Amino acid sequence: MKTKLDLRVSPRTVQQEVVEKLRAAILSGLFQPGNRLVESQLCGSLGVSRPSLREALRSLQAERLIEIVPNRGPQIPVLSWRDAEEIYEVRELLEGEAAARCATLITDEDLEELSDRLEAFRRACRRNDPAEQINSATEFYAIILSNCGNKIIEEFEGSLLARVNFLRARSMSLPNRVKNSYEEMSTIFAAIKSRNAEKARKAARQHVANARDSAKKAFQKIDQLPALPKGRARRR
Amino acid sequence: MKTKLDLRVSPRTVQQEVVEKLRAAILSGLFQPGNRLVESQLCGSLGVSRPSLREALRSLQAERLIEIVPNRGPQIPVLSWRDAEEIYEVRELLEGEAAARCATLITDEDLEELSDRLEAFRRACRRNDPAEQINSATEFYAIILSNCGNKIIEEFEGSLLARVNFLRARSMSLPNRVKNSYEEMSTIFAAIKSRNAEKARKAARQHVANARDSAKKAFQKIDQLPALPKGRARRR
DNA sequence: GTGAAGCGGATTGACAGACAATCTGTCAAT
DNA sequence: ATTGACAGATTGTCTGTCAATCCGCTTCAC
Repeated sequence: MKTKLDLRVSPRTVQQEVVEKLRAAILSGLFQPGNRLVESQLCGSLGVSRPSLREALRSLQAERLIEIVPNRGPQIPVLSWRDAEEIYEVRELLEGEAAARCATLITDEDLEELSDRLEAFRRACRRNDPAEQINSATEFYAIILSNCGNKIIEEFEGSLLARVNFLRARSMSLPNRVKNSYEEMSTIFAAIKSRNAEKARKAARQHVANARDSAKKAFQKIDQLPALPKGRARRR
Repeated sequence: MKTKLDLRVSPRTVQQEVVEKLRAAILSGLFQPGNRLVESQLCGSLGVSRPSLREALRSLQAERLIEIVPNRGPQIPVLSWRDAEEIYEVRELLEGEAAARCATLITDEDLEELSDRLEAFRRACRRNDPAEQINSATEFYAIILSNCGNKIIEEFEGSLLARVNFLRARSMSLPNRVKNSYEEMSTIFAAIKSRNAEKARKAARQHVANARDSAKKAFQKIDQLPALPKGRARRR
């Protein structure tokens, strides 16, 4: 990596720590969609004051990682399938673009890195290690995104991935999804390696489209579970 | 429009009001890039307490409308041209997609609405009314975005437009930009009206690309202004 | 004059405590 | 079963306080 040894000591504030810890907790699945986050409890478990916590919650709200209903408090959003589908549609656009740009921009060094991640993913598949699969796949994309030459794409993709993270783990456990995933990632890698931008775009788009189909199946499974018992349908 | 008489009374919290007021103030250009926002001053002028204000600032920070440097406080970001260019690149992608989808999805009713906005823009051009130009152009895009069938695109576009808003006004004042803008918007409209998705995409992309070129010229002008002196005010 | 060290005001980061407004669920009355 | 009322829980907001940090200015040494 060509990270230039950033000497800047950015002072870490409590608020930042809280945001990061909560974000990690949400991504890890510790909080499920629909769960409410009670301020006083979080203050206790994080060991911070309410103002600090509330500031952190506002950040996460703006990231769409939580919803805050006035007088009701923060909770993990419950996505409809259409919500999730729209996210996959935009991911298809952005990841396609990122892969295309990456194909012309990536350094040989990072190409090597990319190859390593792909290999790590392959090993994780064979060992049937879901955590490591997600991990190495995430790093694989991260390298592509950081080499696409556009920080906005990187930023948006990060946001979208976070919002559908809970679906990724589930769809990876579908039969054949991991194997197909590996093949698709290989195709993307090959296209990037051969510096063929349009091929890379197409492969990346196809990959996201397949991921979306798997996510849909996973979603239907979840949706058939008994509906959350708390509270009646709040409409109107 | 088919607004279905939404009875919901959304309770407006102080925090939300502050976010909206500050956002409007930033978009209006009241605060310039580089300006620092001093908490105590804002508290005074908005009439709210510091915690409420700080929560609002965290929201705006997550939207990238302001930056908050630890121990230094919030300020309006200063974009490099490359920063702005990356925004235009993504806008090109997203607006192209939005226009394409809109071409197949828009209702005849909203198509009429779109036509009205275009006409309003034309009148604003002839009257040489910059405020009304920006206004009607914004509404024109808003209709396309709200008819693209994807809330994420709408959300992201809103975010991007806000970040380069300060450039839009300036590039509109460039010679011929308004006239060209009108022609490009007409082309987009014609493509949408004829339900030709790919033509609409191409026209929208070209429009953003031209806007980017104008913004670049406007940017260079700004950049040639004397840099804000850091601690120059010396007298005694 | 130049550079280093040090000082003080301004500003932010963080916390505690308090109180009102609102929501939620329960239970009695109709 | 619907309505109304009440109690507890939770959030929205404010005030006040204190420490940490930054910035510009002054002073001092060379």
